Amino acid sequence: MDISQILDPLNKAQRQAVCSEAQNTLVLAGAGSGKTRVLVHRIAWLVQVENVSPYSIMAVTFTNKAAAEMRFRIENLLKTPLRNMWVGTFHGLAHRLLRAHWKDAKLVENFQIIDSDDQLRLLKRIMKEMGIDDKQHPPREVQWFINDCKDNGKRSQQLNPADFRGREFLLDIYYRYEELCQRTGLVDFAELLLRAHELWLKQPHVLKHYQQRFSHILVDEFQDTNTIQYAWLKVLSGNNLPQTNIHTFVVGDDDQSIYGWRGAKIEHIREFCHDFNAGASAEKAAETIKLEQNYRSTGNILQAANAVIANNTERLGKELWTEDSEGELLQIYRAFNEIDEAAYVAGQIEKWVDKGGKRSDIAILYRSNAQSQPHEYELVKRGIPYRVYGGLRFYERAEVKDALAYMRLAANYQDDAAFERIINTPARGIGLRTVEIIRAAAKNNEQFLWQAVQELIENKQLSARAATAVQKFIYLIEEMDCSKKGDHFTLVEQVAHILELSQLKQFHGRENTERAQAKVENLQELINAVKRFDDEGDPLLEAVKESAELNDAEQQVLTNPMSEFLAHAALEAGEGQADEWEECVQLMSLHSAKGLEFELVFLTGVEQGLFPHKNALQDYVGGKLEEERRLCYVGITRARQQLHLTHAESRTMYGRNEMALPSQFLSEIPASLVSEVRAVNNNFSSFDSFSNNNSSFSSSYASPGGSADDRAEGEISIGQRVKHKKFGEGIVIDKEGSGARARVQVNFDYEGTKWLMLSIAKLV
DNA sequence: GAATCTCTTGTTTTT
DNA sequence: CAAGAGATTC
Repeated sequence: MDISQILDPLNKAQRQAVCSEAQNTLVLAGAGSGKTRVLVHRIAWLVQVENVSPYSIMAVTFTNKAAAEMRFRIENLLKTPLRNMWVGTFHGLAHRLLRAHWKDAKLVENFQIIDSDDQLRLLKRIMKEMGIDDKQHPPREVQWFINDCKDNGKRSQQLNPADFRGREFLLDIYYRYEELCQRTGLVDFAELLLRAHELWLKQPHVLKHYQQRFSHILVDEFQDTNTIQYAWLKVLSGNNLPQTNIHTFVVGDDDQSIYGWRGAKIEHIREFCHDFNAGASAEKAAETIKLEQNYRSTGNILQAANAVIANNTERLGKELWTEDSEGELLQIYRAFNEIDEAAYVAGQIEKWVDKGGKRSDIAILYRSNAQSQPHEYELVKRGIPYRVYGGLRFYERAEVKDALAYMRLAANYQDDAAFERIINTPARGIGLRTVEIIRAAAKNNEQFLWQAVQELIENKQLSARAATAVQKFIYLIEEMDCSKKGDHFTLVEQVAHILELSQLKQFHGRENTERAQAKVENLQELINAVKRFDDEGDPLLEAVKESAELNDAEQQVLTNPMSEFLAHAALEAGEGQADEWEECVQLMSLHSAKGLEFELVFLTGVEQGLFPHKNALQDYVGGKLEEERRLCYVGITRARQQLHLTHAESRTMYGRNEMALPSQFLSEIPASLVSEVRAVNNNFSSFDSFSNNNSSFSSSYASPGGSADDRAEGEISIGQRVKHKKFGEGIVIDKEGSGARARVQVNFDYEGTKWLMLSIAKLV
C-alpha cells in the first residue's frame, strides 16, 4: 500500500499532525474535526512510513469501545492485524501491567478488581466496625474523599494529619480500607492507576523496560486525564530527560472536558507543552496543531455550538468553521411534561423513518440516565426499536454480581467482600447474628472470614443450627472450586457449574414478578457473556502475550481464564451486550455520547436545574456551570444534519410533579438559528407564565401520592373500577401490559377518557 | 432467622 | 419512586 492512502483523505492541518516530527505533539482538535481519523492515520503513518514496530506503540483511549474501534480502523487501513500493539484505556493498561508485574506491584497473584459499589460496601463495613455514625458521615462522602486522594496520587500515609483536624476519622478509614484491600487482594479503579504509577517509581527496572519498549505513546481525549494518569504518562515518557526517546502525541479539546468531577484537569493540556518539552532539543521542540475545520455538522448547528461555548471563560481559543451549507434551523420544542416530550421525539423519529432515514442515525440524549424511561415507554408503544446505553449495566446488576461473587470466592477464599455478599444469598439460614460472630472472630484472630468459619465450627462455637448451615455453605463453595479437583473444565463449564450450584436462578425464579423474571434471564445471559468473552478474548491480553516471549520482564503474564473474565466484568461493566447491530434508535447520556455522531439528535430535558444540573448551579465559583456548558457543547456537536432541543414545563421527579424553566443554555443560542415549535418563555424571574395543568392532555402518569389508601392490590383488569387521586373514580376500558403496573385507558366519571400509567391506584 | 411493613432519604455524569 | 434502614411479626 502506498502513502497516498494515508495522507490523501486529510486536510492540511490533519496532515501536519499525522506527519509531525516533533518529539511531543499536542493536537487541539475541535468537535468533528477528524480527531480519531488523525490518531488512526498517525499510527498507520508510523508503522507504514517510519517503520515503527507496532510493538513499540501504545495508544490510550477513554473507553473500551473507543479502543476496540481504533484497533479496528487501523487494521482496516493497513490491512493487517496489529496484535502486539497496546491499545486500551488507562485503567485497562494499568490492569495489564499489574497482572504482569503483580509481584513488583506488591499484589497477590490473583487480585480482583472491585467496582465502586463493592467499594462502598467495604467502606460501610469498616465504618460500622469503627462505630462511626453513617448518618453524620455518609459513606458516599468518604468514598469520594478516598477516590479523590487516590486520583491525586496520595496514600493515607502521605497525607498530613494536621490538615485533618476534626476529621481524623477520614484518614483512619482510608488507612483501614487500604489495609483491607491489600490483605484480601482487592483493587479498586483508582487503585489500578495509583499502583501502576507506583510501579514506575518503585521498580526502576520495570520502568526502564517499558521505556525501552515504547517509542510512541498516543493519547486520545487528553483533556479528560486526571492527575495520576498525567503523572504516569510523564514518568513513562522519561520525565523530560533528553536521553529517552519516547514520542508523545496527545489529542484533546478543552471545550469537551466533562469529567472534572472524576478528577480530570483541563490544565493538563496547557501544562503538556511545558512539561513534555523541557528536555527536548530545539529542533525536536513541541508542536501544537489546531484542527478547526468541522466535517460533521451543518453551519447552523456549528454556529449554535460556538455561541454557547463562547460564554465560557478560560478557553484555549478555537473557533470551528465548516464549508458545509447552513442546513436546517435548530428546533426547540417546549413540552407540557416529559410524556409530551417523549411523544414529540417519537413523532419526529417516525417522520424521519418515513422519509427513508435510518433509525441507527438517531440519538436521544439526556443529562441523567433516569430520563430514558419515558422515552423507552413511548418507543415501545409505537414499536420503534431502540437501545439504551449506560445506566445500570449488565455486570452491575445485583443478581449478576451475586453470581460473580460466587466465582470470586471459589477462585480466592480470601475475598472477604465476596464472602459477605453471598453467605446468605440465597437465604440459607445464616442470619445477621451468625455473620457478626464470624466477623468478630476473624477480626480477633486476624484471619480471613473463610478461616474464621472453619475454626468456629471445629471449636463448636456456633449453635448447631448455624454450624450446619455454615458448613453447608463452605462445602458448596469448595465444590464450586474446579481447580481443586484437577479436572480441566472450560471457563464456560466452570461458570455454568457454579451458577447451577448457587441456586440463584431457582431463588429468583420462585418470585413471580417481571423483575424477578428479568433477573433469571440475566443470569442465563451471563453464560452467553462468558461464551462471548471466551470466543473474542481480550485484544490487549493478546498483545501482552505476543510480546511476552520477547523479553523477561513480561514473562510473568498471568492467564487464569477465571480471573481474566472477572477483571473483564469489572472493567467493562457490560457495555455492548447483544443487539449491537440491530437497526435501532440510540438512547444515552450526554457523557456516553462523547466521541459519537448522529444525523438526527434530540437533546432532551434542557431545563434549568436538570441541565445545567442544580448541583452545578449552587457552585459559587462557576466552574461546575462551565463544565455543564461544555457538556451542552458536546451534545450540540453530536448532530450532523438536524438538532432538536426539547424541554418540559413540568416533570415528575421523585414521584412529584416539578415545574421547570427552560435552560439558560437555550437562551445562549442566537434566535436566528432556531425555530421554536412552541414559544419559549425566557422570563427566568417568575413561574407565572407556566401552567401545571395537564387536564388538556390525553396522556398522563397517575400521581401515586404515596398515601396508604392509594395502594393497588392485585391485578388491574378491564371493567374494573379504579380511583385516582386527581381524576376521581372511573372504569378501566382498555389496557396494555400486565400486573398492577400497567398502562390503562380509564373512563373517568367527570374527566372523560384518559390513558394512564397506573402503577398504584385504588381498586374500588 | 425470615418475611413484611413503615419510614426516611436521596438522586449527575463513569473507568 | 426507588432503595435502604429499622421495627415488627411470623
